[in-house]
Amino acid sequence: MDDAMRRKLALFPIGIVQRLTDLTARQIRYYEQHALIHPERTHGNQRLYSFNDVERLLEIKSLIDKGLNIAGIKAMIGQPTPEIDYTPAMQAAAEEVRSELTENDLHELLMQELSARAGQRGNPVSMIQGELSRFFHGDRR
DNA sequence: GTTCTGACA
DNA sequence: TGTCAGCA
Repeated sequence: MDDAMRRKLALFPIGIVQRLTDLTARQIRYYEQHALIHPERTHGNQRLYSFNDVERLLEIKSLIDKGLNIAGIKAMIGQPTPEIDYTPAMQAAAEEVRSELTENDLHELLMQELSARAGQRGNPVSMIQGELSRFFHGDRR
């Protein structure tokens, strides 16, 4: 599978995303209510986020810090957000990854993500590194 | 133990 | 937004 596909795989429960973005579960769910993100759901109705979702949340976070409200964010990045074109193959791939996702594997995945998108568009690597640093070191929670 | 929805200071 | 309840 290609990189674009890999970034769409629903892999992380809200707890992981919480640490990855430094946002509270409350905020993450709130942004979903306002259609800023659309995570997948497990059979048990639990949310599963993809790398794309995490990136989007980081963008949302930066805009919130700049003082924008939900409406302002929608105007900026809040496209209709169609997506959801999961193929059976992708779902299988996602389940495969999740079943063997350990903290270290996650670290590797994130590092790949980091280098894969180094210096790309409006997502300064420096910012992402800050998030990763927070995740893999002390001040969690 | 973790996540989910609904509700309220 | 935080937090607590009552489930799954």
